Amino acid sequence: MTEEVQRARRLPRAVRERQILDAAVQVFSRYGYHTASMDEISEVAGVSKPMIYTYLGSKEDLFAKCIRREATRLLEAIQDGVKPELPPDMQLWHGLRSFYRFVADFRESWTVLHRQALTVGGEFAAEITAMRTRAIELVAALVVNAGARKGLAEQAEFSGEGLSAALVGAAESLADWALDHPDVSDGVLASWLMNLVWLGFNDLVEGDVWKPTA
Amino acid sequence: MTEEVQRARRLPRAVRERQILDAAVQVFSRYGYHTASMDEISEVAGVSKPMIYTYLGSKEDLFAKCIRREATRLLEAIQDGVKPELPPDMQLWHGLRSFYRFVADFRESWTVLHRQALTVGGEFAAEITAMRTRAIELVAALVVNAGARKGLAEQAEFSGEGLSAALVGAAESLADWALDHPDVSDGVLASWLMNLVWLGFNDLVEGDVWKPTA
Amino acid sequence: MTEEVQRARRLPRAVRERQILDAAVQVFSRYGYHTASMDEISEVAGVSKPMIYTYLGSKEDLFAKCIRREATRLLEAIQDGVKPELPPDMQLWHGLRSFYRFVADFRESWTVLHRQALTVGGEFAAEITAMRTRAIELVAALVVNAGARKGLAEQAEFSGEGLSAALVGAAESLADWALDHPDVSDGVLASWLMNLVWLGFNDLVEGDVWKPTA
Amino acid sequence: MTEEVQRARRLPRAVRERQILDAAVQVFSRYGYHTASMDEISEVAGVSKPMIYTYLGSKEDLFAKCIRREATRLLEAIQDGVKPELPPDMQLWHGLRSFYRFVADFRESWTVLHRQALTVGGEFAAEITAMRTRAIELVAALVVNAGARKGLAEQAEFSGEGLSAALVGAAESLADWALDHPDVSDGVLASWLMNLVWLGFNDLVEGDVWKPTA
DNA sequence: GATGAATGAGTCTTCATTCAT
DNA sequence: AATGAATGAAGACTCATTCAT
Repeated sequence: MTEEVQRARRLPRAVRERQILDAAVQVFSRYGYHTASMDEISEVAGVSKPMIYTYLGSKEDLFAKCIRREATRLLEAIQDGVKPELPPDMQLWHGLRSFYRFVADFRESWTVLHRQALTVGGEFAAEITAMRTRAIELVAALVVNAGARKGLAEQAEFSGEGLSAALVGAAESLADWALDHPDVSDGVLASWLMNLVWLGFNDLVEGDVWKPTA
Repeated sequence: MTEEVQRARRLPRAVRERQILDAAVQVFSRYGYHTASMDEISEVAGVSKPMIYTYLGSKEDLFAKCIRREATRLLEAIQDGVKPELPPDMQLWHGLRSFYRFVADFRESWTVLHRQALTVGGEFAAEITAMRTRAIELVAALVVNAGARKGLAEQAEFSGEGLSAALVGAAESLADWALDHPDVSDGVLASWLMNLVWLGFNDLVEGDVWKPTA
Repeated sequence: MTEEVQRARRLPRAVRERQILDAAVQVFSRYGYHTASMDEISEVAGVSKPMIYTYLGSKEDLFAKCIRREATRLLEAIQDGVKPELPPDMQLWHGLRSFYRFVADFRESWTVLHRQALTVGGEFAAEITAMRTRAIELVAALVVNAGARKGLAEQAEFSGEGLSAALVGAAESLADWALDHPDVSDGVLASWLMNLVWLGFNDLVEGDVWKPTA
Repeated sequence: MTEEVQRARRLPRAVRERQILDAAVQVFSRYGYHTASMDEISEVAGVSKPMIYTYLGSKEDLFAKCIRREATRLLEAIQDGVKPELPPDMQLWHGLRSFYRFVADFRESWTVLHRQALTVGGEFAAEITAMRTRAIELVAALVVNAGARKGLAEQAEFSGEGLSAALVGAAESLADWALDHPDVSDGVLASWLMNLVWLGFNDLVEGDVWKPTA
């Protein structure tokens, strides 16, 4: 037998689980939860269907495990990028860079998280929402809290929760856009968003742009 | 036969089509494209399945027609709200108000457009993207063009297309948030977004808030 | 198209349901609940599988409906045979004759009821037990009550419930035996059982009980 | 390694086989042949699945071996109880007592033999029938032969084989009933059955037969 | 114009069984 | 001797879609 085949046989469980999850993320990201078939996942994984069920459970279980693994990866990637010793705007910028780098490096992970996780409904939506919330808290705490400290919370023109939702939406939407424009670097993407949310259009129009300082 | 039954029978085609589309939007918005069943749509519409196929084609056709009808409605609602004689920021604010009013008034339309249209993939994604593009062009032209006129287009810190995508994402995300907070008026939602994109966090933190002037 | 095919197409629901139940009883009786496949039932019924699910529900539902229909048939057959104006022993004899006639005429019904219903467990066992109980009450009331009236209930040598169970078991077991001996008439079968249990009961009723002597 | 683990490893084949058979009887009796899974049996036995196949063959083989072992046990238990020096009725009574004691002591054995063996069909049915036959011959020979000697075999009202079948059925059915009434002793159960069938046979042997009168 | 009746095709899931170590 | 790893085969169930009336 060739070494190739040797390598693929009788692997320890942990390795197989990773293989399967990798294949599942790939297939789910391409076809979406409903259209994806366990048959295709097993083919891509190079593993028979029963293994999937033995190791990872039902299709829904499998999807949940994909979502959780990729979400954890994403959050860790962002957290690793943030540098707490820097001023708030730079922290935000670094966080965003990490985010866009992750999206570029792991398109499929991002697609599964952003696009496909919504299509199942119910339990997953809740999980995804929780992650979005954690994400926004992680990244936007800097900004929103800054505002809150100044008593903005009382003004109708301001709402931490609402603005957070908007900010996350903006970042995600730009990430999608970036998927079709791979030539734009993560630093630039992060800068655009900074200019939008940090300075606002008004300042932009005045020629006042935000730039990273460190 | 009673008049009740009479009314349900032998209706002109246009009326039947509307009935069916209404039911389809309702069911698609609740369950999503894949989980929705033609059986349920026909039940909700009070029409047998063969009628649906005769009048509106396959499930995919039906979904496409839902998307198109609701997208048209949304765009018209926004366009009706914009007042070209006002200054750019007020135009933007009015456009956003109309948008949020529409989302509140026609939850199902919005849900189908925003959430469910993504789950099908391929052909629909393109169509939806086209509509988002039209939307962003319609609403954000004001801002972007203003910036462009000042030569911002040449700076790496600025990208009309990218920022537009971000802006639309922010507006959509806030719309979703608003679905769970029906007590927040469309005017307030629009103001929040104005403060985010028009002034930026920086000005906000300085206590400088944007307010509608007309 | 031939008339044969004509007859098989577009039948009203009630007719199809009967066809399917007939086929199901046949297949279940031959293979048992677990080994029987919906595919085979649909083939035997001359109907596609979806029809079965549409009309009669899941495999378990289908089986339950078989059991209930056949049980009802059996009980009715027995009830029709009993002649209340006759003395108790003759009533019992006629009831048994009807029972054995039914078993001979509808082997499959009997097989499903007696053999296969036990194999599913849980819900069905209860239902079958209820029917056995009704059966024994129906047929053996004559005998047992006769005994009870004479104060037998107080004796350890007697137990209405236990003896009823034994009697039913005897009748069923003889029915199974009869399936392999179709030449023995229902009248003879009934007589055998009468001689086994009636003479026994008769002595019992007279207060003549058997007791161990060593 | 601990002694505990030591004890579980490298056991002589005979011991392993017994372990497995014990587990199999337990699982088969609880779930029935089809619903029982080899996985569960191997778990209960504390042995890996390949061992089962190596030692005892396929699922069907395993089941057959269960049946045979338990049937042998049952027959031996009954035989041990019978005392050939006593008169026929007492022999019968002792045999029945042994039977009911076995059923009470080894519920699972009895359940597998009586309930589950029927659900497989074909080959097993034959085997079980053979055992029932041996059982009836063993226990009822006394009675039936007594009758046969008196020339009863020629009468339509009598049939050794048929009555035997009925008698076995009665005994089995009462055994099932006894499973739900553990407070009734084996002696009482045996007495009930004696009263049902012995007094009946007794009259039969005396030539006193019941005949329909109308 | 309108529909009850009917199905082909495909999906998830399970289980007995066997390698390779 | 013993087992974790692996799968072929099969079964229940569903759904978009179309006749025949």
